[in-house]
Parts: sequence; structure tokens; C-alpha cells
Amino acid sequence: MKTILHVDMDAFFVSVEELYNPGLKGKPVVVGGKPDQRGVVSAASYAARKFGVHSAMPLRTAYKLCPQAIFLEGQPQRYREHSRMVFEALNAFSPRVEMASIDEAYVDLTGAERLHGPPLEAAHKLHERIQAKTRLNCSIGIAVSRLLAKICSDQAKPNGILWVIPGCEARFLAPLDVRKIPGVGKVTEKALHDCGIRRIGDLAHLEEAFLEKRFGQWGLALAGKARGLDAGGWFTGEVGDQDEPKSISHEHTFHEDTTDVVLIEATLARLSEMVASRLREHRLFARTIQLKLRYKDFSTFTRARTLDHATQLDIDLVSESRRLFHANWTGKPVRLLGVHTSNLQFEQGQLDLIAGDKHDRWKKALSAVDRIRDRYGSQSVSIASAMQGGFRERVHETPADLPGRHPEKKDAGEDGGHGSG
DNA sequence: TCTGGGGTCCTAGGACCC
DNA sequence: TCTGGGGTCCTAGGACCC
Repeated sequence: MKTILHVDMDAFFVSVEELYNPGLKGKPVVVGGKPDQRGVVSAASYAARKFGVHSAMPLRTAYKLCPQAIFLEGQPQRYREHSRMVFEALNAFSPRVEMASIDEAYVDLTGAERLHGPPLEAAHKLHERIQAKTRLNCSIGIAVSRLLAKICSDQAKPNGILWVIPGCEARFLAPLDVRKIPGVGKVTEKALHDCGIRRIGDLAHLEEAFLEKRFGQWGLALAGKARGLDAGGWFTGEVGDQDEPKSISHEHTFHEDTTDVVLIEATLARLSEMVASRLREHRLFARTIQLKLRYKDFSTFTRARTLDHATQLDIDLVSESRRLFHANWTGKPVRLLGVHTSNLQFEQGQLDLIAGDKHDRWKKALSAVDRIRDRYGSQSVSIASAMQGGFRERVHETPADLPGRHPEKKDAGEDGGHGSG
């Protein structure tokens, strides 16, 4: 029988802001941006929530509901730092820790009774240590599975601890709204309501066959979740496996919709640079590059291309995202642009390995750029085309002698990776 | 109430191969 | 050239989470 803790920080971004400005305590605070900006609420203090403000709500709506709230842009660097402090407090308590996001973590305390005492006592101890080390409040759920522990910590908010005693899982879950199941959002909730299912207990009593017929694979997963089981997809791994990202992307919503091609191309270059820089940070190479395009009416399109070599070079992402843009843009005003990479791998692949020293020189130049950005900020250096104003000349094509699109070499040396060579 | 940005996972159809 | 079925890769879209 496992003992899993789910630790969830209370109003994390707001609480971190309060550490730096205690005057914010008790007041309605909204983190996410200025009230007249395009954007949504990332976090709201409990005082703001009383007015109906909640995360994911448009900032303009939050302002209408609570005009006296203090609106903050938010400081991601600060939140990452405090997230690391939380991790260190947890890791000192148990080595089996996994940060599930910036403000929540799983801790596996299976078999740790001799060290930390019974589950509830252990959780209290951990709660105090987190408070002592970070001056932040959290809520803790304790149960036999990750899924249940997560549902539990939510029920424990704010600043509480809740333990579902083994054997009582079904009784705990039955009265809860189906929306409490992680993975059940607006759409699934409505579909379930349409079948007359409102509570987790209703779901648990249904035949699996019915759920499978109505919802396919997802229906089977739901049946498991209604019983508190960790099956399927996420949650199968042991607490503690952290792996590399599967995709890296950046996107930008314009303050005002635009048809300005210079601005659009500059934005694609900037987004590409940000993505490439993070690929290099992770020592990853991407094979698939995807452009995301959203128009005024919020209609959204994605267009992708998989290269026969993997890359982490700005120039490849810039030229491919621009090519995709020009091949697909209708000319209508653009609201959002995004550059997304996936199909990530650790090596650049054979074509680049045989590529010559031009490629090395690009790499060296780019790692120098990354170092300057680390020191002076991401705006300090850019390839010329990403800059606005004054720079009308653009470097926009991969130089012919750089590695990259060489169609005649397509598939060279690729035979399924068994190296028949 | 006019809707961010960074991710994960899933589905479904078509191409292509065996 | 009448035609099956499985596997894998690719693309596009969508639900969902924090």
C-alpha cells in the first residue's frame, strides 16, 4: 500500500509577491498584467476571489468585478526561485519527490513510517518545514494514489491537510462533483451532465462498457479515475522520474491585431530565437517546427513541417516559421503568432555531423549570444531581422553553404537506425 | 467577459511499408 | 489491380492543466 502526498502551494504567485511587499497581505491582488491589457489572470488572492475573480479569467473582466484590486505583472524568475526553495525543503524530507508544476509536487512516503511517523503526523511535520524554509503556506493531500492525493489537497485548501484513510476512498469520492477529477474540464463535464452524471459516485457505479461506448478510451480511463486509480497516461510513472521536455514553444498575442509584415516577421524571428535558445539550454535538437496563427475572430491554425535533420539553430527556425507563415497567411489581421518545436532528440543527426565548419561557427556564435542574453537580458542581442525600427534589411535565408535542406541528400544513411552501414 | 502562455496527451485520417 | 490488415510516421486539431 502506497502513501503519496500531494503538496500544493496556496495562491502561489500572490503569496510570493506578499513576501516582497507585506502591504499586499489581505488585499485583493491579481497577478497577470494591467487591467486594460489583453491577457488573463494567472493568480488571484483570496480577497480578490471573494469578488468572483479567478485564474484564467480575462483581466478586463477581473477589473470590472473588482476595480480596487492591485494588478501586478508577475515576476516568473522570482516564482521559479521560490519553487526551487519548496523543492529543496521537500527533497530534504524525502528523496522521492517530483515537482508536477511550478507550485505543486508529489512526495512518496511509502515505507517511511519509522522515519516520519504515521501519514498525518508526517504531513504536519512537512507542512511546518515548508513554512519555516519558505514562509509560504501550502495544502497537503495524503492517499494511496497520486490522483487521490491531488483531489485531496484541493479539498484541504487553504493551508490544510487531508488524509483519506485506506479503504475509505470510495466514500470520500462519491459526493464530489465530477469536475474535481483532474482531466475533466468544461467539455467532459457537460458530456457527463448530459448523461445525468454529476457526482463521482454516479460515475463509479456505471458499467465500464457504457463509458467505453460513449467516450472510447477516455471513458475507460474515467472509470478508473472515478475509483481513484492512477491508470493510464500520466500518473503511471513512479514518483521521481523527471524527463526532458517533449516540446518547446513560444507564442505572442499582439496588443492590437496586425497586418504589418515587418512586425510579423520580426516577431517570428524573436519567437524562433527564444525557442532555439531554450533548445540549446536543454541540449536538444528539434525535427518538427510548427507555426501557430490566430486571427482577429480567434480562429486558430497550426501548420507544421518535419525536417529530415534536427536543429537547434535560430536561422532554421526563423526561415521555416516564415516560410510556413507566408504559405498559409490569408492576409487577415493577425492576433497571435507562435513557434512550436517537437520531435526533440539529443543528437543533431547524421546530416549535421558530416557538416563542416560553418555550422560550428554558427554554433559558437549562438552560444556566445546565449551567454550575453543570460547576463544582460533577452533583448540585448538579436539577429538583425528580429529588431524593430531602422533595420529594413533582413537576413532571411539560410546561407547556401550552411547545413540544412539539401534535398539530394535526403534519406542518406537512414535505414531504421540499425546501422547496417 | 472578448478570451495568455507554456506544456501534455489523445484522436483521426492519409501516406507508406510489409 | 479485385484487395486485407497491421504498424509507423506525419499533420491538424482539440481538451485539459497550471
